[in-house]
Amino acid sequence: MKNTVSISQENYLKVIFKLQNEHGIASNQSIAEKLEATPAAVTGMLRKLASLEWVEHTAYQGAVLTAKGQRIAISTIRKHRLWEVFLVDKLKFKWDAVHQWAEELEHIGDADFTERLDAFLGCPATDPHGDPIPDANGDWTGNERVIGADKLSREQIFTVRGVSNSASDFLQHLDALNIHLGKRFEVLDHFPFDGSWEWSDENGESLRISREVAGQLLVELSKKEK
Amino acid sequence: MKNTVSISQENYLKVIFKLQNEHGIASNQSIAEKLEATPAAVTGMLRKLASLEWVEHTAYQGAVLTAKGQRIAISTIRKHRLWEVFLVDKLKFKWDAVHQWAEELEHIGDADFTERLDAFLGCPATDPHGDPIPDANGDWTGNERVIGADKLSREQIFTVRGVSNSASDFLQHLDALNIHLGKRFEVLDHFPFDGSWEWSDENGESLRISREVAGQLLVELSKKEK
DNA sequence: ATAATTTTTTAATCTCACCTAAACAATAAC
DNA sequence: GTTATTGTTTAGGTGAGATTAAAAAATTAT
Repeated sequence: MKNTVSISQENYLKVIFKLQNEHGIASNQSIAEKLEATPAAVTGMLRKLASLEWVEHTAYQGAVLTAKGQRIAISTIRKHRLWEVFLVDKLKFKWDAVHQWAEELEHIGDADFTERLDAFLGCPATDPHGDPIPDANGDWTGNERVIGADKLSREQIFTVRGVSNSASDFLQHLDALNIHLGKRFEVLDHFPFDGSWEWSDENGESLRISREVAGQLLVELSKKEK
Repeated sequence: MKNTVSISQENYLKVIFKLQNEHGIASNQSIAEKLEATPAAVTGMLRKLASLEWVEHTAYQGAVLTAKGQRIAISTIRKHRLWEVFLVDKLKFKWDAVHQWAEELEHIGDADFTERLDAFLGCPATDPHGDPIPDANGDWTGNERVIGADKLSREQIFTVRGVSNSASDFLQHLDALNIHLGKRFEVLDHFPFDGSWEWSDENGESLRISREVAGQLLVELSKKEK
């Protein structure tokens, strides 16, 4: 008997997964916000997910995924991120335009389908925003060398590896600044007054970065250049 | 105000489109069969589609698409067939395994998305079963030179161009016979007793084809070879 | 500790798309 | 031209997933 997951259920599991990774537990309200539903709707769905043994729900506390629920959530995230790679690499969408379509595509396909998609895309390690793609077993290669760009200090050389915010306006702003994944910079200066930065790119062009931008950029430190 | 189409509605429009092309009008019952629903469900949905002005529904008669409804139906068919090409060409699915996934994928993407997919696939003219893919304007290049393989006569040389039945068991049988789109044959003989045929392929290998197979194969006549 | 506020749950309804069973048309048979 | 058959519609109901509004529990403030 094949336990089938509805689209709505998959969305709940995905959101609970992300929330519990941030806060240990997913509160009713935080789930409701992310899904743009009412708390009452969340209570009802949590009841159902609990009966399916995909979450453990403690009344008035919140929800935590079971091992089964986590498997489903990770698989959905894997599909989402693979489709994002498809949309950017193959269909030439800009990176700020892929989320809405990936939200729909992530519900399509079984394990075989997903592995074919993965192979076709060349088994990418990250999606277009730098987020790691879980492998077929649900394991992550969480890149521990990646830190927030607001944690840098002068003269450090680093490579942009991801964003912690994939909202369109932020991504478009990065495009305007000509900042993209894989680009290397050096920290020239930091200004505590407003938290802004001065960086230089590989051509020696310098640019100013606001606190807001640095705070949502994920970077990897490089060895000093000779 | 964006008139949004539900998945269920798209499926109805697609089925009505195909039925009305065969019989001029789509009867309640024929729609119900194709969608594996009850006639009562069809009545209800036709009412809604009529109120949206996508079909014209005459009680006890049947349904016919309006121009708007036809546009939606053709767009859905276009997406379905493009996704089938993707699944076979890119994800390496066999041609008998793509329908179920395409049924889900066909509901995803807007006009821009579809044109990107089309471009990525190289603007294919037909899907993996030989069915023509409507262009972005909804126009078909209905291949009038294609006829049923049961209409052939002795010594004619022809190329397999499509199938009029995409059921898995039929497609797998064709694979077993090593018959695929684009392959050329010559009619050696026809046996009225059971309606079967003897053909030869380009290597001179002869093979026997049942009435059932010939009746569902679409072929294009070639000029006689010198 | 009690009051005020926030969060969660319950209760009652809504919409969508489906179902079954019965009533009603249209078609075909005699 | 009644009668039988087939096809369609109505009527009433179900289940999933949502809603609003009110009740209950938890948290925070005084």
